[in-house]
Amino acid sequence: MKQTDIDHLRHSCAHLLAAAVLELFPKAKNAIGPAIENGFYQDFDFGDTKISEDDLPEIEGKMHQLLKNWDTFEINEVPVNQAKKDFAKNPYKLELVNEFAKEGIKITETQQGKFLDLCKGGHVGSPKEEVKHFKLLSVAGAYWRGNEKNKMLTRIYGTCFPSQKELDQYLENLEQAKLRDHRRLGKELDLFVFSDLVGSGLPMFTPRGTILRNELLNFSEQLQLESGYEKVFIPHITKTELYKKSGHWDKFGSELFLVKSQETDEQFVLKPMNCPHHTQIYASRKRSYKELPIRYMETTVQYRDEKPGELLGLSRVRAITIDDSHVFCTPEQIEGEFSIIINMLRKLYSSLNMTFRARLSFRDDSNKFLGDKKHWEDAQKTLEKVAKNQNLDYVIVEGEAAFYGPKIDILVMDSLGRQWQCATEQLDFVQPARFGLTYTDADGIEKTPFMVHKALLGSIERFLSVYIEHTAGNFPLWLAPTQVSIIPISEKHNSYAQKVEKQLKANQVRALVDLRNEKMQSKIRDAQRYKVPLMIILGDKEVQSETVTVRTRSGENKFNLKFEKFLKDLTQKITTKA
RNA sequence: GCCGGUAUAGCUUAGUGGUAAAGCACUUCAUUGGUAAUGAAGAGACCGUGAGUUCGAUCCUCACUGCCGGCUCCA
Repeated sequence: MKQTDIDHLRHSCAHLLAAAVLELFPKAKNAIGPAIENGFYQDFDFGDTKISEDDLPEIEGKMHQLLKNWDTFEINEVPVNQAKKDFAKNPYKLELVNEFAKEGIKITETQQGKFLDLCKGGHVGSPKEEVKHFKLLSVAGAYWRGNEKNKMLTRIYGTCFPSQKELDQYLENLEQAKLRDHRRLGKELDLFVFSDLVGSGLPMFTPRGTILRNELLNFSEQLQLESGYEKVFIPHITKTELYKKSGHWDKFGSELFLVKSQETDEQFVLKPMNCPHHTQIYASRKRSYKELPIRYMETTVQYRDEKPGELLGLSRVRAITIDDSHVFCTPEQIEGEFSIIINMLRKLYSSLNMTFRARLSFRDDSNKFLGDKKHWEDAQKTLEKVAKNQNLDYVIVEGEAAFYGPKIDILVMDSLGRQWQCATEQLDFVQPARFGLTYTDADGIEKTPFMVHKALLGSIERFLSVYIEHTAGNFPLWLAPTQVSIIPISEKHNSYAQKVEKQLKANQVRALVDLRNEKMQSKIRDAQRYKVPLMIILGDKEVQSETVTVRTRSGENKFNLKFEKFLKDLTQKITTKA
């Protein structure tokens, strides 16, 4: 089935939903009901009546009942006056009718039984036969036309498929996605926590979660060090003047956390980004073209005050750790610097078993973009050249650029086929000028350097939310918080097990011996629950022959491996991130 | 911020206008085992916070806070 046909099916179902609701709630007024990515929704003004998800089964029942008499979808063109009369009691439809009349758009209606709706068409031929396989999913608030100045309507989400099988499959996928929800796994695998005393959007990482974080961040730092980046360090607060000069003060507005000094009159802010600080390291002395490119990197936390309703697990937080960097370079070096970054991205994401696409975010003609237009055009050409030469799978989107320059956003694909923006690589010719950064070129003239902002993982919190769901918590060996769980079969084997643990730890393997007074089966179960990649089972045979029996988390066994050989293979796998 | 939902032990949940129950986790004892839960006992909760209604509130009402589903998709 083509996507347009599925959209027609879902849009038809939205009509059916509207009809059912109006039958059950005569005072309700329906607004719009389009097909969306995985289903449809229909907005209603219920007046004073409150409805909740408990009402959905009844509405579904009514839908099935009405559907029996829905033979066709007829679309009739009507004069403006007729439409105004028909929808006199529905301010939302009326607003649309008036708009269409103004713009000279033909007005069409569709009627099913006593249910009359304003509609531009796009339905199935025989609703009675085709719209059978639907399910209402949730109730939510939504502003009329998505504008928070408008009235809040009640939105009912649902989905509809050509067959029951596809519907069931979709509902099953929703369940699966819930099971691998990073908030749930974060708790189950003991990775991160929140505290009401600390505040919302401020995750704290447990020892296990911190290992995961640090392994990822160390990998990112390692790639950068190999590519000629140098570590720097900056404090997390600054006087507001820094951002007034950079242009961020107006841009960020209420997202900035303010910090007031009690000793002086000075007003500070928690840094919402790191570039202005880094420019001040560059600005600390005169620079020669011979020094460029200068590449500062720092994994550091920045703070942004999101609207409370927008915080979500690790995906939207208020303390954001970025594997950030800023390269100061000449115009001729831009292309090379971007290529270096693309190479790092390749290494990083292929090690994580993820693919990515690029979105070249360019400017449009609006006036929110600062700086010289010629600069922009040159820069955008350079970025596209890099994307082509690097064989990136890319699209160009106009209007998505940062205010200071165009960027390459990296969209990572996860195992459920979803796309997430993680990394971003940005060119900036505004801030160096604003901060008066210069270098003396070969011809003795002082020039303004370009600045390249980059993050490989982006926000580690956000990346972890994606990666936890991507892997469902089955982290590869090199990332697993516990890499090896050592399970002695009985207490007779404890001392050998402890010896094995000691040797593994001496080789930087994250091994943990389970000496609890539990049966082996129970210990295996717990190791499985924490998704530990390898379990070592030790009994009489292993003790006697100085071997280990290895069970993987997928349930495969290798019996009586020589310990030395096992250790060698293991450390090899870990260091190569295999 | 706005609409709706929700808040009971560390976790997952049950329950009632007369201060609460279960499983897992935890502690102790017994048990020492070959690939996803050994048995028994014990301890653990001002039922999110504040106010109101009531003789009496974990339960009803209101406010606050946290969390959950949403707030681009245009008749």
